[in-house]
Amino acid sequence: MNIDTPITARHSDSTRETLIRAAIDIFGRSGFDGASTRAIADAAKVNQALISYHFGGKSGLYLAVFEHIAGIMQQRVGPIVAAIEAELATEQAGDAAAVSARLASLHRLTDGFVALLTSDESAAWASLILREQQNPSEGFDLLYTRFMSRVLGVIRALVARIRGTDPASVETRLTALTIVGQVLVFRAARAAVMRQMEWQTTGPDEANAIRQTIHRNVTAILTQKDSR
Amino acid sequence: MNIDTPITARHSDSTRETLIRAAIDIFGRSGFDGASTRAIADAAKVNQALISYHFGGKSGLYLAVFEHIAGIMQQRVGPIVAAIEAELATEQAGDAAAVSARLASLHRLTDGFVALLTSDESAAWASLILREQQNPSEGFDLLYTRFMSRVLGVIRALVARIRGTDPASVETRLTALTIVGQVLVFRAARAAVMRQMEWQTTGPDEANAIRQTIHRNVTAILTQKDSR
DNA sequence: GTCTATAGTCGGATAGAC
DNA sequence: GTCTATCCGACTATAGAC
Repeated sequence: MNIDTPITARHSDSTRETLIRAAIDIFGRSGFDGASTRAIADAAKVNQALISYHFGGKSGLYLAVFEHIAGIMQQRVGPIVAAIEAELATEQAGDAAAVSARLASLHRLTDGFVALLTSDESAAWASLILREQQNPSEGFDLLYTRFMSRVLGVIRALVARIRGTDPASVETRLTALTIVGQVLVFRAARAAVMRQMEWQTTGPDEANAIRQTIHRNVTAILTQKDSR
Repeated sequence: MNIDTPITARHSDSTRETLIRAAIDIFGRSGFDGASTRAIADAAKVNQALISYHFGGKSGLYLAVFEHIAGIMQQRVGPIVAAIEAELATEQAGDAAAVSARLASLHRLTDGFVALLTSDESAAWASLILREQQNPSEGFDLLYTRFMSRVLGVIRALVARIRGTDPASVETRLTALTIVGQVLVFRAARAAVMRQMEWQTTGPDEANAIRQTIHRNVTAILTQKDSR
């Protein structure tokens, strides 16, 4: 019951923040092993010894990077996801007009992801996440539970409403994942995409072309007259 | 004009091969920087100094790994691709019966990829290739020119025939890439997939469910009545 | 072609002054 | 909280015997 808050809680936070920002860049470019604490400290223009002081070591900084990314994601897509969740809660299935509204929501979601995955700033942390997908550590756990599961849940719910299927079924889950895959490929297989499309960058025009193709695909997949 | 072939051409090749096989595993698991030549030599049960002797160093071994992968790919999917190329060459567009035959060819292709990407053996080199996609080096160049471009070309041709579009158009290329993405996601976002599906492994049953979903999606995408 | 031994470099962590 | 200086372990590459 001390009146003073602990001194350590009054970290300037600028050093921590600067280090995390630099770490995303360097870890993203070189991976955990390839990145040296010296390189990160240099990029942040901060003394190398401060990494151990603030994060307890290289691994601590790595984990802090994922906490930071999860925070940004939550902040950026959280409201959008929440809005869709609200829509889904108020409206019942079976309404014909609702189908096109749900489809519009799904298009908005994929549009957002395309914008994110084609942006230059996403390059660094996309590399980080892709690496974690192959070799999941504590960092991935954080990201999945705090962010990915929620987004996938919303996509599943939208798919289920549009197709009239069970949101929990294997079929619905797989369909949701293949929709994600159509966006993901443009970051995960970026080098192949650039060569195949003969693109130099992914600017607004390119992002727009991607969006349109995915709109068309998703609409076709979810509104087909199928023989199940 | 010496009668003797050079001594160096008579490498036992077993050491080279063993090293490459071990290198795929270790490089795949840890990346270029994370993998130590000691660990690779140990895994191959070969003396560490032999890496420099046979490949000129760690980088040389890394490149040799991609040459090896490109070779295996060419050997494994080369015939299948060649068969489809032959079909495409003999048959003209516009034939209604040909459409379903082309669709069947495409399904065979995606089935093959699903089998490949859900297999355990693909884990190591899939990691390698995904890493190269984010940071392309000489190794990616090899893989793209010798293998990926050819496969993407065939997919494009099939898509164009089925939809009646120009194989070289942006639209056709993007559609081909989104088809690849639907398969790729199951390797590139493996950790998220396993969690989302509540799977422990990707065995025959799981692979089959994936195949069916992709069949349905691809058919819907390519055979829809669209308003272009 | 394969081995041992080691040179030379670089990385992460920490002690201790300020 | 931040700095300098340094320890110590791990790494790649190579010299040289066999």
